[in-house]
Order: sequence, then C-alpha cells, then structure tokens
Amino acid sequence: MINKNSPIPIYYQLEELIKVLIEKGELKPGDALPPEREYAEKYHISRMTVRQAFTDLVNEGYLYRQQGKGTFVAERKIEQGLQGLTSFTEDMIARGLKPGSKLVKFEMIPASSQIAGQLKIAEYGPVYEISRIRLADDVPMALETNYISANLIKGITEDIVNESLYAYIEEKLNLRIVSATQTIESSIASQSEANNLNIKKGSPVLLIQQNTYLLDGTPLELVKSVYRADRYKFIVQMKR
Amino acid sequence: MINKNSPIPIYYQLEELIKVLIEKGELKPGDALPPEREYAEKYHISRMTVRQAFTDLVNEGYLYRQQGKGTFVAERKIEQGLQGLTSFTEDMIARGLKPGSKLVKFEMIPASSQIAGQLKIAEYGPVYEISRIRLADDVPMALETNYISANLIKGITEDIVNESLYAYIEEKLNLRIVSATQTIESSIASQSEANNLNIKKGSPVLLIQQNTYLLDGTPLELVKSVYRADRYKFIVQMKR
DNA sequence: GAGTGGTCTAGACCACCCC
DNA sequence: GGGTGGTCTAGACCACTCC
Repeated sequence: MINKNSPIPIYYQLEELIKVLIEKGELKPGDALPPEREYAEKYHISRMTVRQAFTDLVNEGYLYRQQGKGTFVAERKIEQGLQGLTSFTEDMIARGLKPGSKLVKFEMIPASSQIAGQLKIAEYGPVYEISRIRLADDVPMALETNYISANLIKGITEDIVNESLYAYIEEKLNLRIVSATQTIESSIASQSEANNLNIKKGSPVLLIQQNTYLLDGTPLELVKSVYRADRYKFIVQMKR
Repeated sequence: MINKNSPIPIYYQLEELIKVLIEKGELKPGDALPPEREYAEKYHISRMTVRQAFTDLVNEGYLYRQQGKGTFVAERKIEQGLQGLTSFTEDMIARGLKPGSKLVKFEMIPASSQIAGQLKIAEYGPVYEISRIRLADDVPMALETNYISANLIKGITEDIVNESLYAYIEEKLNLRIVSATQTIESSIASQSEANNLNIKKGSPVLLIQQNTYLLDGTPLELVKSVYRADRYKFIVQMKR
C-alpha cells in the first residue's frame, strides 16, 4: 500500500490511501481512524510522517482531531465548485452543467485608472479586455469581462481564449495562480446586460468582481462578471 | 524573545514574534525571512519546530515559500471581515461600522420540513426563530433570521439574544463553531423586507443563507439574511 | 557547489480524555 | 493508568535555485 522507494512522498501516499477509504465508504463520517502510532507501526514509518498526512487531511476538511480522544472522519464535504479557486468551466462542471462560451469582445486597450490600480500597472498601460457570454447547458449564465496586463501575459490570441486561458497561463507561461479576492454584490440588469443574458431589463443579477494573484502577490487579472440570479447562486465554505 | 520553559508552545511564540515584525513593518511584503536553519540556531530550537511556525504562517497567508529560494513575506492580507467565519457584529466592526440590532421576533416554533432537514432534526421538532433588524451606524443593513434547535441550545432568553448569542453558545455551552456554508444569491426586496430595511420595494438585495456546523459536523443553526445591496458587498478570499 | 526548502527518522515528554 | 493527540529534538538525505 505504501511504497517507501517511490518518488511520491510517503505522507502523500498515505493521504491518498485514507481519502480512498473515505470515498469508498469504508470510513464513514464520525468513525475514528486508527491512532497515529498504529499507522506508523503498520507501515514502518515515523509517527511524524503520519501526522503530516493527517494534518493535511484536517486542513482539507476530511478529518478532525480531538485531543485525548482520536482522529475522526468529518461529515461529507460539500461537493461544491467553490471550495477553492475555480474557473467558470470547472465551476459549471462541478454543478453538473455543460459549460460554453461566446466571445463578444477581444481587444487591447489602455488601462483606465481604476483597472490600472487594481492590476498595479501604469495608467494607460496596455491591457487585454476579453468579454464573453458564459453558457451553461447552452443557456446564458453570465457575462464575464477579463482584464489582463498585456505586459505580463504576452501573445494571447482568440484561439487561446476560446480554448482555456487559465491552462495557457499555468502551463505555457508557468505562472502559478494561488489566490483571489472576490467581491459579490446584488444588482439589476442594465439593458445591454439583459440583452446579452436573455433576461428582462431590471431582473436581479449577481455582480462578482474577482482579483486574481500569483504566489508573490502580483495581480494577474481582474474579472467582472454579471450572473443571472435565476440560474446562479454563489456558494462558499468557511472555517474558523 | 523565545521562552523554552513557557507553557506556550515554542512554535506559537515564534509565530507571534514573526507576525509582530510584519505588522511593525520591519519585514515588508516580498522580503526574504532568515532561513529556517538560522532561526533554529539562533533560538536553540529544532528546525522542525521552526518549520511548524512557518507552515502555520503560510496557511494563514502571512508568508509564502519557494523551494530552493527561501521564505518570503506575502502581500498585505486583505483586512476584511470575511477571512473566516464572523458574526454580523464582528463583520461590521471590521468594516469600520457601528453594529446594532433590533429584535423583531423571538419565538419557539415547530420546524418546517425544510428547516428540520437543514438542521438534521425531526420534523416539527422545537426550534427558536429569532428575527432581527441589523443596523450599521444606526441605519438598517440587513434583516436576519436565525433558526436553532431548541434541544441543542437550551435556555435562550431575549437578554442573551440582545447580548451575544455566539458568545453564549461558545462560552457558556462550550460548543465550538468551526465551519459554515454560505449560499449567496441576488434578489429583490418584498414589501415587508423593504419596510424593515427602509428601502423601496423592488430594490436589489443580497440573500445569504448560512448553515453553521460544530466540530463533528452537527448543524448548529441556520441563518437567513437579506442585505441591502446599496450598503453591503460580500467579500471572500480564496486559495487554490 | 553552496544554500534553501521538502521529506523523514526514532525517539521523548506533555496534556487531555476515559475508565 | 492507559491511550490519544500535541509538542519537540537532533540529526539525515533529497530537490531545487542560483552562481
């Protein structure tokens, strides 16, 4: 079960092993896991290594610990798109919907002061503005506009946007997206938003602005989205 | 600086020490910290202990690591109420507003099937229904309704509700609130909501439903809130 | 090659829970 | 008292980055 000569870290192998037990239902919510010392002995590994695996699973919400009592399987995690940073595509798939996209604008423009401030670039610096109607099961779900500094991300084409912008950024440019701040507010559709989303003017919409950051805190992009309230709810999981 | 005989764990003392350096500005965003081995030597502690402190600070968003390069101070954390679970009161204080509250309903009712299902109690089981108008700087901000199983939380009184329900639950009943799921949607104020919030019928509002859970996953309460869109934006921080 | 973080060991003692 | 997780040690070798 555990291969000590594998290049995959032992603690990681143990995490996967425990996750599988939970997903197969052999460990049910509320069940106590075997104690750390027992795992250490069984697999001939150090207790600290077992603890590293357990700690990760606690942080991911699979387990919880109680001093003096033991380690237990947590209630089933909410299977939602929002336990972390996800793209529209990932979000829709997690919700069981077929994602789609229709490009409505793809331009390079000078940054307004508001956008330049958020992206921490010079005012009037070049940014890509990419507007897309986002579809779920072929019905409009949201109107999404991305702003990305053209100096940071060079060589974007329409083809890349139609494929996957995130995959291009992460795989081709080797930039790691690690965090984001989202601001969510309630609003009412303007005439042009209503036209794009195929709803009536004045219908309620969810306005989401996302700032995305790289590992060192450099702003990568700004995304402004308008979601149809009748089709979309935002879900967040929080820990104390 | 580090007291090895203190009952406070060494790794925790080190965390506080580093946090203070960051908050005082002696360590600025982007700065490299001294390497782990240097801390270990300086304070005569094990490198693993240093690593535990660093790891916690990375998880809390204060630091980030780069293999082969070093450990660095992250960009200033967004000082927002929403980097974790907060009560309305905490949220308002974090936003620089004076929280207030006006009780409009306090009853014990039989749980509807929807509420019973969410709280995982029997249908028609007793629940407290507590409705409050939430004020920020003395102006209505939200209409909030809590549902709590009366069997789980016994002996709530109006006085407790007017003080702090969370403090009562955590301190007096010794229950630890650890996680919550929030569903956020956009809607339009009904006539009665509009009256309570002092806005026009049909104005946009943010509908937030929160399910709160204890350590072992037991549902503690259900909170349904209606926030004025003109005064409130919801903010979330996410990590990959 | 030198320096950094990443993984791992084989112990130890403490704090807490339950019987 | 026995079992659990919580903290801590003093090393070791590996993987990665940079010069």
